[in-house]
Amino acid sequence: MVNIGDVARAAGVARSTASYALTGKRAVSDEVRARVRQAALELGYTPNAGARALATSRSNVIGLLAQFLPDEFAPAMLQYLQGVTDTARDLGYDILLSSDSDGPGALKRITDSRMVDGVVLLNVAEDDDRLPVLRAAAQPGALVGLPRDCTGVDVFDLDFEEAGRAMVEHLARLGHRELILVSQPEHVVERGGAYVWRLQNAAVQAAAAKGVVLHTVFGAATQPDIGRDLHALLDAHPGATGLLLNNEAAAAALPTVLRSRDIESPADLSVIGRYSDEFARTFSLPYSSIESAPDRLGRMAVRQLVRRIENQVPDGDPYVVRFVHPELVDRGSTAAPTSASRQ
Amino acid sequence: MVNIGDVARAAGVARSTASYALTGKRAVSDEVRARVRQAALELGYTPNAGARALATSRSNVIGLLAQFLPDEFAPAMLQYLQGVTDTARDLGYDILLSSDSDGPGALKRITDSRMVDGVVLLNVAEDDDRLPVLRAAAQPGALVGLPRDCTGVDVFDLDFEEAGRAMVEHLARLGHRELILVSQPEHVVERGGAYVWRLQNAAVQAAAAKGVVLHTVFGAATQPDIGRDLHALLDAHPGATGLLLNNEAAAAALPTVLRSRDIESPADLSVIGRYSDEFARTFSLPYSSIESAPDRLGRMAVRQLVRRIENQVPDGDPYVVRFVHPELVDRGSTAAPTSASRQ
DNA sequence: TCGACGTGTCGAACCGGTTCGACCTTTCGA
DNA sequence: TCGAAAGGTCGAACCGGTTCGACACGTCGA
Repeated sequence: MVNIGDVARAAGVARSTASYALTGKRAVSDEVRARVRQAALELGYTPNAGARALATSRSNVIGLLAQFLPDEFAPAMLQYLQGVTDTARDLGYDILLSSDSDGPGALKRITDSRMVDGVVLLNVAEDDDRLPVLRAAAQPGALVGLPRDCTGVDVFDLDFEEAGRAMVEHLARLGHRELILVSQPEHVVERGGAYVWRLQNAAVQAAAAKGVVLHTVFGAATQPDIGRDLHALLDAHPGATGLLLNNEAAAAALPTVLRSRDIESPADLSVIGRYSDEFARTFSLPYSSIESAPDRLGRMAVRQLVRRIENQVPDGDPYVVRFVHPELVDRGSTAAPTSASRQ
Repeated sequence: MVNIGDVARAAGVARSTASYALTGKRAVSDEVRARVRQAALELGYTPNAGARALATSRSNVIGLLAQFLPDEFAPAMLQYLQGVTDTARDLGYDILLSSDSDGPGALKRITDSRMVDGVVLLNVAEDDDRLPVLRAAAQPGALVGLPRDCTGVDVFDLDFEEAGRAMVEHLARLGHRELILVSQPEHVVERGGAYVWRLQNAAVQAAAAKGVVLHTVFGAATQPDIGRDLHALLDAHPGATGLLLNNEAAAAALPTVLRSRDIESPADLSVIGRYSDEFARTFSLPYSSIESAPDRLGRMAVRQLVRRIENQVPDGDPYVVRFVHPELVDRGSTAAPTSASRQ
């Protein structure tokens, strides 16, 4: 394998000069630079990543800690991955992907061994056990998901409170007086998915403020079950004219459920979900929804992480906790309730 | 950061001895080994990955080259990723994930810089432009997907020929005489997805041999379109009593289409798909299917790759081209055609 | 009693980059 | 005309591991 010594020899200069010519970290005469570049090209020289990492203590790799949970919806996860990998590549970084079920262990391994310059954590739980490890690490970290304690890390998440409020207020404004909110299953909450509560609590508050009845319920995350749950719900609350979904499986199952009950949306029932536009297209979902923007969150996390790695943080540089504003994508599934609604 | 010199000093031995004590590559007295281990533990020593890679020319990292194509179904892709990452971790390797749209460029970069010990290529096309780069690389590679030329690499794929035959013969055996096969869209084929042809050709041949009429058609890969395609198909071939799906979007859309046409499966129409069981569960699909086993293919590729990296290939060690036998998962969506079928 | 051998340890070299200080020209201003 | 400054190049050291050959010591057989 050709190394920088070979290049230097071919160009008739010292190794250090070849290095300076290629990295541009010191001034080099135009003539020498041209000779070195030419030699590197002809010999097909590529710097050895390990050697460079050793010398510079920089690997140009970002660690990505994901968890492929069975009740995590695949399309959303893939969008996170795509946002992260694409952005990293644009900024000159590669991605080391870990889906190890032992999150803290994997994180400790890759940071202590200096394989990565920084880390992005996905699926961050309220009391995530990877956080202590991350804080003890030498590298910076960016999170997607809001933990209880945000010190020492940059945090990005959808504004679930605002999402909950927006959903309720949108339907209240149209004149709805009885709504149902279907959340993720309870075990997601127990695992630390506080965002379920954040959305639900805000929705409950907004409903109270507007004088709207809101039934809340946890739905299943898997397919045959959630369909049954939806049927049971619609049976239990015949007066409800609006349905709010913070549960991707429920959104995917709803068209079938509504058709079999002969319910039309929005004529008989107004529906608002919370999922990504990509998700809506994949499943051909006709419901208006709060955009959850997984790719955008991944992109933001990587951007900030790289800024921190390269010390471009504006002086003072407090750690950020940034919420993405929930955008309502109107797909025409909401309308004012009619007297004929849901008889 | 604590390095092996610190550990050696704390244990009162030479650096080389500390290295031997920790790696076990030479005999060391029990007493010294214990002292070194103790020191390493107390100091919280973790070897520097870059330094180790430089010294051993081994990174313990496997490159994973995926392409997140818009018409690639997310659940299947995620299953590949999971199979690959889990298996790699079990065998002591980390995963460097690239979803770069410039596949050959990314591959060249990570192999030439010696960031990886080997590479897994997903979505391999018939004339994949990453293959020349891979063959020129110093590291071994394993493919998921069958290219025209398999020299120099290990190849794993579903046996699509057998899958096509099995689908047709299964329905022929039940007495069906007119079938429809819905394949992936034509641009998937043009991109090099030869597996579409492999399945279709085998199906056509099997149909001819059994004296069965087989209509073949390319369907869309996105949701509103494929539904329309399916309706058009069923209109065009009122005599068909069996439907074969080599198109995941079609499988996802079919329940809605059948319900709206009041067609029952298998009473009015027998259906066989080709997708993973995981996929079937996610979408709650009630159709029997040929298991496409993405996680298993990912696992096989990594296993063989690691064997090659570690030179455990059985002597002789020809490169392998291994096809996974298609298993038919019976979900009860096929039956003998009745006289009432599809009037 | 001596030499051969095996075991355990050490020092030094090496992997392939980067970076620091020194040195040599050349240029420019005083 | 001289000295300082600027520009360009070089050699050597360093990053943190691994690995090779040498060597000291104890054991065993002849």
